[in-house]
Amino acid sequence: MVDVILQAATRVLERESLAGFTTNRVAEVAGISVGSLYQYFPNKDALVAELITRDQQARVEAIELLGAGLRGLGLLEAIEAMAAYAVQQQYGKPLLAAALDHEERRLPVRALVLESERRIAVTIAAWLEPHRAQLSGTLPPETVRDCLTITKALVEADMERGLKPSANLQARVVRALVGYLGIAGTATPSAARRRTDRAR
Amino acid sequence: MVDVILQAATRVLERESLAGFTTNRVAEVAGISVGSLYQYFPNKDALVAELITRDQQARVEAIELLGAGLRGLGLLEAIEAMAAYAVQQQYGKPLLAAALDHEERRLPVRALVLESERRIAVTIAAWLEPHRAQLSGTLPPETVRDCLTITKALVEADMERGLKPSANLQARVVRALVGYLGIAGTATPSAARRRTDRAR
DNA sequence: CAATTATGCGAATATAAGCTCGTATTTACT
DNA sequence: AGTAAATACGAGCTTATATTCGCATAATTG
Repeated sequence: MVDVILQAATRVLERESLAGFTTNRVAEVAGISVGSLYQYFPNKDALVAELITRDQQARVEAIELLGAGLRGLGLLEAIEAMAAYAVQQQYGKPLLAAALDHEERRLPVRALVLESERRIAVTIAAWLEPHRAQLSGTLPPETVRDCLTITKALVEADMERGLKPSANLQARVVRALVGYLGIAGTATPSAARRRTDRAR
Repeated sequence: MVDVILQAATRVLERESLAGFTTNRVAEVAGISVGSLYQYFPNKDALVAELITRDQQARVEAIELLGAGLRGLGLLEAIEAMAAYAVQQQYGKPLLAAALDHEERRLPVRALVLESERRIAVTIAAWLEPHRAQLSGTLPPETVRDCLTITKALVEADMERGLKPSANLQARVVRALVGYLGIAGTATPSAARRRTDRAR
């Protein structure tokens, strides 16, 4: 039952954002009554908090999985893979992502969100470590967090300009990350790939 | 009277964010009655829309002014100045900025906002033009917009971690911008400044 | 000064949304 | 089957907030 409610809540948020997100509507979409909803969640905020919790969990797991899959790749290929993942991820459910993002600031889930972010940062830092030699020598301690911030912001800004990602969005994200990380010897990612291709 | 109302609205948003932003509260803070408020604004949305309009105008003017002041400076100094401005600007009224940002998506002010962003982009592009030689040769057309997005995101993310900006926030913004723009020959901004200082 | 218009007022109204609670239905157990 | 406990229901209560409207006060005009 809890799952049915959460799925309905997710669907409502996806389709109508926070504006249409009412307990009655969620119950309706779930095919149950409001009373039943309140049997499983003490109030609306608790429902949203649970959505956030599960969303964070899923995100952490997805990134840890992605991190594992990246181990074999070179620095640049991996960054491109992460950029691609970020683009595809955010464009999937734009209203849902925006709504949860907003509610995270209002509800008492700060600790949970910070912990998720920490785990994601650790995962990425661990993956970045072996490539240290190729990075700028003077990276600030906030490096990973900044990279995540930049990626998210570029994708979100692009989303506001249309339903589908711009053709060059991924390339621009890569450019921003490569630039921030101070990766030497790669004027542009595409130039680097051309070089690689020729060498094969 | 309109000004009194708008000032009160601004103050309420600054202090209590959208949650406490009610027409009655605005009237109370303005020292007038709700009835008078509705004599000058057909509804709440119109009031918010007007706030957004004026905010955008002020921002455009501030940036155009800043752009003019930057003309003499070198590329790196100017970027540092803009980063400093962005930090100081956003930290000024965090709740207000966040609230307006949110409402811009809901209200019919898209055209206005896009026009403001366009003018800002033009201003910065014009200023960047003379330094073209020092930039990466393969900049995407969205370059300026991306730089603004990145700057805003880094500052906003930092704001969530405390009331005052991190000591190295400005440096990190500069790093991100310099990296994205592919500015050659500057390992880090501080290193560049040290070099400059010695040369004098 | 009177008359008319404009401006200001705030209690009252309309609406929407979260939530409750008495009743109905299903499930579990003997 | 009979009974009790658990679950589900949804009409209606409560509260919050945008908005109205009839009246009061001030400004303007002739």
